Amino acid sequence: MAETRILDLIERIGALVRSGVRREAGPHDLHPIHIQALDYLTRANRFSDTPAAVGDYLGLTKGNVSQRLNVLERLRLVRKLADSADGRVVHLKLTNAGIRLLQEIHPPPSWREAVKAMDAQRFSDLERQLAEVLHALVAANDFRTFGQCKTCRFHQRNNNQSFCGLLEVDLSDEDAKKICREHQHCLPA
Amino acid sequence: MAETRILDLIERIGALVRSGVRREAGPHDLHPIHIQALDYLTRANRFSDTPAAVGDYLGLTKGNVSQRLNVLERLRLVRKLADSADGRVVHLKLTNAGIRLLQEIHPPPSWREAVKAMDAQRFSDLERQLAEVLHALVAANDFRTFGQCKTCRFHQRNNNQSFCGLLEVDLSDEDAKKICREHQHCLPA
DNA sequence: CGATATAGTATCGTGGCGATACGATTTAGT
DNA sequence: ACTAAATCGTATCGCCACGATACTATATCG
Repeated sequence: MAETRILDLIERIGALVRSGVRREAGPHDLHPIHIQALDYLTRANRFSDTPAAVGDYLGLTKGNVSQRLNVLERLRLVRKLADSADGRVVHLKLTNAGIRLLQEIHPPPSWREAVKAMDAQRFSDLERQLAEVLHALVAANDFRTFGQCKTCRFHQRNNNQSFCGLLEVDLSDEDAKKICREHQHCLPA
Repeated sequence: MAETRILDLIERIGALVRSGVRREAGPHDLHPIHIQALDYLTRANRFSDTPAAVGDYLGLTKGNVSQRLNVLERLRLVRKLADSADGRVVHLKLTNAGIRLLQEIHPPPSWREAVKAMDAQRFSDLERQLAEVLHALVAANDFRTFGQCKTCRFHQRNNNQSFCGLLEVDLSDEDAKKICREHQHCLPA
């Protein structure tokens, strides 16, 4: 019983945030999904800034994601860059306009203030517990974790240089702080 | 920064649950919103089982809610009952089919198991904190709280009888445990 | 009784979303 | 090397959620 109550709370908060985003979306009437995609892209590392990764993260089909990205590209909020090594993949970068827009409207300003007024002490607890819930759900559904590189089982660090043992490439400190679609937790359970 | 991370976690979990509902929706392809409406109605007391209350709870316009309910009624998952006192209002009751459907698919079975496997000890903490977040957002946006009667500032209890001081009516124990659209927290801040 | 507010419905246009089919590139398998 | 299969992305289609607007009916207040 308690577990469904938690999922319900999460669903309801999510729904209200979404409707808030819709109301405060501003001039271009972007839907919540577009905002979430933009937000994800600011936090995805260079292996994870692709349409497929966006779809995995948000639980959308690739066809749908492709359409959403078309919208964002048409509005000049993201740019598509071809991958130099693999001709199939496309990298997505926010334009300055995209970054600015995201800062203005996500999350809806009034909500940001409301949450900010709460007891800051508890945030880390709450964040950790939510992450735990997410992880449990992800594990049960073969979804991807999308954690930071530095918490990944493939992450190595040699003389101040981060290294991904899965893809076998060096990582900038900046990349290691972003989230990765290949992320796997340390303990394989 | 931390506050946006929490909202993001909530949004993401919500999105994944929603896409899970969509995938496991079964024969009738009900959208997540329908399931949420059904779930809400099982928990709403007799003042809160109306189209308007559903809209408030889920952050939808009344026109939209009206359409969703038409779908649910056509599928014989809810029944509409006229209010005896106020000719404008309609009460919504789940049919047996509706109750059965909800038990089967909400939340998606695989998710239920995943969450159940987690540390049960922490659930109450998490639930309370999420409720706190929700309350903060609600307070900042003039939304409704939708809490249980027994936690409401209008709730009174005289010789084992619950009483609503706002609507000035007696409440069955059952009603007092359900959630109410008129709910207000005890401390007016 | 009229004026205003509230509950709900009907109708319309937009566009998110999944499903399907497809093209292009890469990788595996012999 | 050549083919087969897998992967990434796009294009097109149909469904229907969703908000906006306009409308009806009942309630409440003066």
